[in-house]
Amino acid sequence: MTAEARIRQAAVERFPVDGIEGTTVRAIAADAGVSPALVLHHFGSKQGLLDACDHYVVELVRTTKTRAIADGTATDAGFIASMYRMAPPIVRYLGWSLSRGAPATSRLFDELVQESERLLAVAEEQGMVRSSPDPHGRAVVLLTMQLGFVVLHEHVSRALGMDPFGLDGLMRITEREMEVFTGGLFTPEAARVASQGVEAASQLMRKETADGG
Amino acid sequence: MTAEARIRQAAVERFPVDGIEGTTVRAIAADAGVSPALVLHHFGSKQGLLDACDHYVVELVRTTKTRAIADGTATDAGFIASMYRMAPPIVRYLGWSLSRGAPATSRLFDELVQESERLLAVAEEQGMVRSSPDPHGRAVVLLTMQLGFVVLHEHVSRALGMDPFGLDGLMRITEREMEVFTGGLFTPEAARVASQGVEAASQLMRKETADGG
DNA sequence: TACAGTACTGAACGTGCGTTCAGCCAACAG
DNA sequence: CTGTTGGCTGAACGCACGTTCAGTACTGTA
Repeated sequence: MTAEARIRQAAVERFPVDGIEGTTVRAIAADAGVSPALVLHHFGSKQGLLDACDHYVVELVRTTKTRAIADGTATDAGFIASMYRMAPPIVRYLGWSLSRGAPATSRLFDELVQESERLLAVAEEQGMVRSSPDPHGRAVVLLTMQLGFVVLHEHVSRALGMDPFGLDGLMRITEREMEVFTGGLFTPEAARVASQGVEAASQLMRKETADGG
Repeated sequence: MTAEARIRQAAVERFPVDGIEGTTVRAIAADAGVSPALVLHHFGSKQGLLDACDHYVVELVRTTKTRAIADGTATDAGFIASMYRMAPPIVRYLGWSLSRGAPATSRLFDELVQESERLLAVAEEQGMVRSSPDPHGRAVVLLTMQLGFVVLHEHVSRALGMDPFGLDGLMRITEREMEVFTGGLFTPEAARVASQGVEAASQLMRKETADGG
């Protein structure tokens, strides 16, 4: 493993834990077993290193996802989990990067929305997925729900008492997802009540807005 | 508004944007219109200020949620949205705090899981929500999905081209949620195929694990 | 041999940080 | 009036940061 790769790996592991300013060039250099000066020799500046990490992780996710789709093994949760099993720091970095809205990661998010929408459309044609009056909105909502687990996996882990990317945790989460996504969470009766509730809330908000609140 | 409150407000707005180390005591003091020394006079240290912000925001969310439940207006998305309308920086701070796993916020997460589970149980008794073989797991999954929007709202906003906490954005998201939570996303046929897929994937992973991967 | 290029280091520079501290000023008690 | 308290400040301290730069060691080329 080259010194450059070691530096990048150390940075990918440190940035999500200590934050940008909290991560020092000296600490990364120490982790990689090189001098601080070499970090700047290879990446120009600390900002350059951060950009390199963003692009490295995004590219890795992109190619892994593309390959998974080609293989036909890209069934959502399983994809992230396989990434996690390959390299936990990458998934941690992805969640961190997503939550700070880094440009490269934001672009990735938008691509994943497109891809989800496309895959949902294909599945719809095959009769696997129901049709929606707002396919784009549905894709955004589903992707956000999915990536929520990436960002919040630490909390899920604690609340479930098991690793959400491990075998048992993944099974459990997927089963619950299938449960609410197939049978549905709400009974048909609740759906009527809930839509009335949404309508009432919306009118309340509209009124507040009109009042200048 | 007291100087202490102005300082805390400035900190709540700055921390999620610039990060912990990226936010300087001097910048907060400037925002609040006071001297850097006063910040430390009131909060002891920068860490003390951060802790105070965590507790302030968590307490605010807690009491707002409790009040909303008492009022019976606590229907999920609407609650977060009303918080956002009250104070966008609080919601932004909450998402940031959640993503960094701050102790106070982690405790809040666990409380919200308990509360969700309880509310779901009540709704189940009323025939509004279907029963689940794993109520706790379901509560965790649903809460994570919900809070995913808090953490990732910037991306949702960009992908949807509208403010997810605004009136129209909220309606659109809620409708899509209702859609997948009521009718279900998958057709019954897909559910069979998917559960087979999960089983196959799990066996693949089990094999990998056995192989020492 | 000499030369060029690349990976890499140690020491140093200047900056901006969190924090300290002596003291100022207004409010209030005796 | 004097004394005390508490909100508040300006100046300063020491430290750790990102970055620079001259220089070393090694490798390949002629």
